Amino acid sequence: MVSFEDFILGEDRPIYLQIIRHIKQEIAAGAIEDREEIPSRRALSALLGVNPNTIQKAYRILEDEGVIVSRSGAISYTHVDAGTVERIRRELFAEDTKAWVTAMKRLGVSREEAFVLAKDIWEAERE
Amino acid sequence: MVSFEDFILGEDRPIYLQIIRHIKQEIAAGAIEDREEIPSRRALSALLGVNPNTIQKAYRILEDEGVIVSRSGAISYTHVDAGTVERIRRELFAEDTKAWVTAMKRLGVSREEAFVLAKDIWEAERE
DNA sequence: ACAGCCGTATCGGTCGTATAATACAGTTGA
DNA sequence: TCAACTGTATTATACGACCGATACGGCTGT
Repeated sequence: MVSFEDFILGEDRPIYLQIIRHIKQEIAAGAIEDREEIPSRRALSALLGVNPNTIQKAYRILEDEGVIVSRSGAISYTHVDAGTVERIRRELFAEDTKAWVTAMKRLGVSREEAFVLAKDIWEAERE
Repeated sequence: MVSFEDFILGEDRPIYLQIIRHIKQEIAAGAIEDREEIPSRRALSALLGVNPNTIQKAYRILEDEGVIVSRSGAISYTHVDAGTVERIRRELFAEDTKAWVTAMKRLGVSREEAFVLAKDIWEAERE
């Protein structure tokens, strides 16, 4: 069963994108395997306090990408091919890191400085 | 004169936030000093191809934060105190890096792995 | 079989973002 | 002085994201 335990709504991105992102992150991290149940639209809607339609929008896109499988009436499952994990992992890593590197360069921060300070933040967030 | 040369609209964040971000980045990078002119609402509107009201919204917020000064009728100027550069620099750095570190941890990437791959991306983007 | 879930679909409404057109008063420079 | 800019404000319109409610048919366990 796919978990949404430490998932919190935030940032200024649309909710449905945050949900898609969360599912992909869990897959990339290996926390979600093939043929695992994901929460129903209504259940996740109640858990997160958002509208069922918003969940449906996220799930619909994930289904179009082949990440989950839905059968009308039955609960939805994940569909993780061999290699999918590594593919998504690389996709998300490159996406995030490119954005970070670009931002750092625009701030005029050197690589050494960025890495030193990033290390501090990495260690600090161990709560 | 504050430049918007290599500024491009993108991402999925509101335009006015992207503009605010750009100004702050330029200040953090030291590319913008105190008492520098910033493009008029109409001029930047035409340059970026967005509505003047959208520019006004961004400028209004920047003025509330004390980053720019506007006098009705005259052109607007930046207002960069001693220490403002370092303040904004730290603010943006912490914001971006926290987001990146959080994303990396959720992907299940170790610090060593993240830094090694990030270094590759950092060096690769030297075009 | 049948109650209780499930996915799916549709309607109407709110809110934030962004657009479009227009207006007016203050400044600035030739 | 005065034209051409400036900041500021108003009104109306549009669209996507999200909410709330409701509905219908398909699956599933008891």
